[in-house]
This record gives sequence, C-alpha cells and structure tokens, in this order.
Amino acid sequence: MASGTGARDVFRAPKGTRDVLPPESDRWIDIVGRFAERARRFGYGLVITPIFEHYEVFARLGDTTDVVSKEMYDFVDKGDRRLALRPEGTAGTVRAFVEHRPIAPWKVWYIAPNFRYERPQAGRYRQHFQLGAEVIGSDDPDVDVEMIDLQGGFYREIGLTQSRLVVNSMGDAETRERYRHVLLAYWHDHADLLGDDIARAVANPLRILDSKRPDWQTIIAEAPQLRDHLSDAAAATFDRVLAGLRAIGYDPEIDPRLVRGLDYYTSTVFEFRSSALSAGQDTIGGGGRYDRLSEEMGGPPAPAIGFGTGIERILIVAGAEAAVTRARPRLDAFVIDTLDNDAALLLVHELRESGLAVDRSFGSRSLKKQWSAADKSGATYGVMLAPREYEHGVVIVKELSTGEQHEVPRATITTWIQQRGVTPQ
RNA sequence: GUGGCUGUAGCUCAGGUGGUUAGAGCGACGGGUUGUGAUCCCGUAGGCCGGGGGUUCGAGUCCCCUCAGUCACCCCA
Repeated sequence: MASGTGARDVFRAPKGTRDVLPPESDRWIDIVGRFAERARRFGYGLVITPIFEHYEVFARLGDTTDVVSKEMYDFVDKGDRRLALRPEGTAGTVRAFVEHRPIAPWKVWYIAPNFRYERPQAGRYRQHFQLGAEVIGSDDPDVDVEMIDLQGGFYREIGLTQSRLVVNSMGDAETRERYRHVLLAYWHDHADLLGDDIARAVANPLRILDSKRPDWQTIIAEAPQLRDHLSDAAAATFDRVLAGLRAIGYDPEIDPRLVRGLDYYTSTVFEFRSSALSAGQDTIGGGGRYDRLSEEMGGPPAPAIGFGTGIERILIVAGAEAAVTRARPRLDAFVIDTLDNDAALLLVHELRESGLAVDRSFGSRSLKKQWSAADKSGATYGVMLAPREYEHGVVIVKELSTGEQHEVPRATITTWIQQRGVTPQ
C-alpha cells in the first residue's frame, strides 16, 4: 500500500498513532462516560490541562526514567520555548495545582491523550489515551483506598473480570535512601551478570527490579526487599492501606518488585493487571503516591496520589474477555422519501426534535436502495413518505425486524412511535 | 535504539520450480422487481502486485536497498 515516499501515496496516520472510527468509537464514548459518572459519584471534578507543557515540568518525572531520557516528544516552538507533549497525566495536574492553589484536598479526574516517542507494538502507541484521577493535599491512607477503589470498581463496571490488584510500598524518603544503598551494593556483587547495564543500576537501583529479562530473574528474586527496610511509620501506613482494601472487598496481592516507572513515587504504589494481556504488557492501569512532587515543582507541601489507565488496553482486555459494552447507538426510525420535496426534511426534523433517533437517505435513490439503507442502519422502524398515502395524510411505517407494515396519520407519527416504545439504548 | 516476520482490489486472501491478458470471496455500485430491506440470480467499477535498483529474452514470483506495517526486546498505559 502506501510507502510514504512516492507521489501517488496516500497519507497515513503517523507512526504509532491510529484513527478510531465507529463502531469502535461507540465503545470509547461508553467507557469515558462510565468513568466520568463514577468519578462524579466519588466527588471528583474534571481537570483539563494543556496537551503540552514546558519541558521542565515533565523532566521532574526523573531523568533516569525512560519516559524522560528517551521517550519525550519535545520540540522548540517559534518563540524558542522548549515544550513537550504530555507523556503522562500527573505532572501537568500538579503544575496546575501549584499554579492555582485550589483548596486541598483537590480531587480531580481527566481524560487526555499522552505521547511517548517509542517503537509501537501490541497495546503500545505513540499517542494513547488515559483516564485518570488525582487527589492532591492529603496523606490519609483512606485516600489511597478510595483511589484504588475508584479504579478497581470502574473495571468491574465496564465488565472486566480478569483484572487483579497488585500493590507495594516504596516507603518514605529515609526508607528509600537506606534501601537504595543496600540494593546498589547487591547489584555490584552481581556486576558480572548485569554487564553494561550496571550503569542503569547505579543511576537507579530500583529500576532493575521490574526487569523482565529471563537471565536476571534469579538475582532479582534473591535481591534484598524494600519491605524489610520500611520504617515503622511507612510500614504502619502500608498496613492501614491493605486493611482498608480488604475491608471493602479487595484482595490485594503484594509484589515487592513493583516499583513503577517514574521517580516521583513514594509510599503506596499499585497496578491492575490482566491475564488477558500478554505478560510483558499486562498492566491495564496503575499509579501511586507522590508526596513530594508539589514541593519539587515549587509548590506547598501537598502529599498526593493518583493513577492512570489506558483506554486502548482496556479495549484489548475487553475484547479478549468478550466483555459486553454498549452496542452501537441504534436508530428509532429511518425515513424513506419518494416525494422529493420538503416533506422528508420536515418529518425528520420533527422526529428528532421530539427526542427520537432518526436518520434518512439522501440523493433521491431508488426505493430498493433506500429500504436497504434503512435495513443496514439498524433502525427499528422504516417510515416511508409515498405519494398515494401522503395525499391522504398518511405515512407508511414498517417494523424492520418483522416486516409488519402500518399506515399511520402523518399528524400522529411522533407519538405513535413513542408509544410503541423507542429503541432501548 | 536492536532484532524477527509481512507488504497483491475498500477488506480478507489465492497466485508449484520465473512464462506473456493478475484471480476469488466479502463489500460498493447497477439491474432482475419503474411502490418495499434482510434470500436468490445477472452485471459493472475498482490493481504502477509498497517504492527504487539488479539478474534475465522475460519478474507479482529471484537478489540488493529503501519505505511502511506488525511482533518481540528495553520500558511503559
């Protein structure tokens, strides 16, 4: 097909991006709608931040992270500003918090595209959409529980059954510093196996823990665990989160190797994984606490927690699980016009204004084609404007599923359809 | 960034060891039914066989390069 270079080639969506068309987009609007409704019930407001920020806002994610060191979609604009397309949702939200200083705790949710410059593969795109939520300005462990429940219950509501909750604690600042040194010493003991990647281990000892390389699995399994170095306060917090989750019916699996990809995480981190996704990319969504980020951005102390979940991956899981999402929006009526005057325009207008879902064909096509179009549209009724009957103020209504036909006065057609029952959405 | 696989019609795919006018199904459009869809029958349109170079009398087919897609690694949603 298109090669991208020849003069006759057709344009394609840029690498790693894709178009979402009906009927797939019907599932998108359904998923987003359900998330918005759940977030509203939990007391979260919608936040909309720019799709790009000053590069430095995202650089706070940590310069040893892949997201910053090699995946940033950055550019210089005409005013010589260095900007970057948002790679994730938290940094921009915290920037907005620091800039506007809303009353804490600030509870917000978002739906937004994220961008990462990396090679696409199954379930991974250069532009992907995330639903997410953040609570900024509270360190109460009950907030952690609420946040995880917002996410977990959402999966349940859209029909995902195979997701499991995995949690860990990164500890507080002292815990982490202590653990870093212990871990680094351990990696040095195994420098022969790590080879050149020892540099990665030095830059960020925690990153090695979640590697999927088979030849490292043994040393990773035997590595010292952060759990054994938690301060008393951090351990108590984690216990409280676990107890809270169990109290509302969750069965969290503790994974000491769960460290997440961004430097700002502290304390509680979590992921929902699905066995319906391939092992390398089985995370549907995840998040954690970032208690220092507000201060690192020049804001007030504001402990916070949030998560993001990818819509594309939700759809992969939904497809793999054959989860039932709402079918494509159906039409109540499809209008067939043989009069070729204003009558069809007016009828369609009236039906739509009365609240019915209505479509029609255009371009004075043959009756056969119009009825065929009505059939394909999935409408419940076909409504035909035909000369003989219309002369007597009557239109022909046909139930497309049965073929049963009725003559209905033009003046009462709207109420006739409404009383027969509109199509359930 | 590294590696594997794949590029033929709008979609899904056929096209032994090179051989001349490149095929099917589905879809689209038109007709059989000039006032009736989902069945059936007939027909029409739609292809620089991803692009470039090479080998050859001859390349969709073999070789090289390139582009694109896809999968995997790194890592992440």
